[in-house]
Amino acid sequence: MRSKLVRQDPPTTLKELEVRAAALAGHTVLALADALGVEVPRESRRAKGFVGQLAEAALGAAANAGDGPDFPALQVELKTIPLLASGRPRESTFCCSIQMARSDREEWRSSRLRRRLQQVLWLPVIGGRGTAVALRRFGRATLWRPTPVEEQLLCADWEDLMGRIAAGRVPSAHHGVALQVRPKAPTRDARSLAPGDDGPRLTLPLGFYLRASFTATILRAAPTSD
DNA sequence: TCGTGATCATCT
DNA sequence: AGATGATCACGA
Repeated sequence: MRSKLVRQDPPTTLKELEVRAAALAGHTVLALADALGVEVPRESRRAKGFVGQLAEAALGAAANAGDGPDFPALQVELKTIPLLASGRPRESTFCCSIQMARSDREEWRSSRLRRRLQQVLWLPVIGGRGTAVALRRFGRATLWRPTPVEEQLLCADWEDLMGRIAAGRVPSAHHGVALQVRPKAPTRDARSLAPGDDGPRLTLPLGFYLRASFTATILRAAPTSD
């Protein structure tokens, strides 16, 4: 008889959310999984996204947020971020999928990406690939809102990248300073509709990711790094 | 199928 | 080692 994942009630204030997140610091993924009544996947390959979903349940994120913030009442997005012991992000951070077909009609101000990055609660998960997922530990969470300079940087990248997509010139992961565009699909064979030289054409679905160099800067500037 | 949650596997 | 392209799990 396998137990079921226990999801907390949503926090009603930002303070409450921050207090809950702070309480996770120092604890292992295994400890939290035990508390919520779930097993940690044995193979790390099959644990992609597991810690993020565990943290969502623990903090009371909306179960079916879909294309919306994890905490709708607070307008906050939760993101776990894998860190090396040195404090460096191990990976880029997935932000959202790209609506390829309407890339030529979107604007930064009303974009999905900007909406999702308005307010982010970063929850570090410390441990390299040599550390079993279960034994990685949560760090100190930090609430982030883009500074005007950061937002300008994101906006410039977004316009460049979306512009290329709209022009039928799909950018590779080499483009972008803070942002990058990478595949976001079940397999390399997946296809979605996007603008092309001669009308709509099928291309690999893409997503926006924040470069590790950018998130490193964010976390370094955070007031919680002690 | 598309969205979320991300990390894996491999190349440079 | 760091970055890029590919992949895994799950829900509506």
